[in-house]
Amino acid sequence: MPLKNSKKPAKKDPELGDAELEVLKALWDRGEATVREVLDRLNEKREKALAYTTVLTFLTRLEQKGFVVSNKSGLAYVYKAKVSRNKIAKARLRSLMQQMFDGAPGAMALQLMENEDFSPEEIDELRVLIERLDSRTS
Amino acid sequence: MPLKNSKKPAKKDPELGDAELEVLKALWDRGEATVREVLDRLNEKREKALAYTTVLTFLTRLEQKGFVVSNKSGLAYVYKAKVSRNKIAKARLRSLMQQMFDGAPGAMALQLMENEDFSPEEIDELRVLIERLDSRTS
DNA sequence: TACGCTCTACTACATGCGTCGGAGGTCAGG
DNA sequence: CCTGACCTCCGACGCATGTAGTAGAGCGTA
Repeated sequence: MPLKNSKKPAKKDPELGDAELEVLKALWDRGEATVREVLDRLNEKREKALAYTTVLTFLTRLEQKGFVVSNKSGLAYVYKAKVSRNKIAKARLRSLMQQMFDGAPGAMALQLMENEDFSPEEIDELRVLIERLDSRTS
Repeated sequence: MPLKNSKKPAKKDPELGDAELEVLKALWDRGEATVREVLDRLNEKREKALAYTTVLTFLTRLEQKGFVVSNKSGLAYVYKAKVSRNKIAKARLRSLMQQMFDGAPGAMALQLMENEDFSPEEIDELRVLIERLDSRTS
């Protein structure tokens, strides 16, 4: 059979790699930043420094994926996150919930509470949260 | 020993891809299974069927990564998960917690509770959990 | 015995991601 | 005007992952 092609690409929603996420975090921290600023930020936090172009690549890909926007301001481009940290956190939480807990938030919360250590303050906050949830559903 | 390379391979802990995880889930569900059984299981759940060899590949890789063990029983190999679902769930939860919540379980729990819907039963369970946590730390 | 199944081993290939290097533009200072 | 410092663009490479084809072994049955 020679060759046969009629498959459509079927665009996938873009995922965020680990390194790309780190870049996003840098943007969340600073609000806006140039490539160099992001680079410096990241390099503060790691032994092995990244190359300038590596960060450029990440930012470019993030922009293509729609996670950041840029605008040229003078010499260099300034990048800004287009999605909030909360939104990403929420999405990941939900994704993990689907993947490992059959979409049941309770199972996930349970697992979390059974395995992690909470401070008394956190416990209080949770208690308040619970009551709020309770009144909402009853 | 004359050796000049200080760069050690630095073995990475093997990660689990999404498809590999699905295979693991099939094993968790059945306890033990042959390639064909896993294949059938997976194909029940998807429109586009996987090829037999694809599943074979996954199982082989999973074994290399240490997530499953196999033993030849008669004609075909029988595979069994070596890690529990709970262990993986816990690891992922923790990883997400580090990644998105600075390692703070409370922040994660809060986010979860603010965004997801819990059933009254789940809420009760959580309440019990909270009390248990509370007595443990106080 | 030869056919047909089924199983494993090996190879392959596209895509995504982490990571850069080099080419070429621009601007400030000597 | 030349040099150096910076910046962006483009191409590239290696490895992981998802997915599969092909070859060859073992076995049951006509």
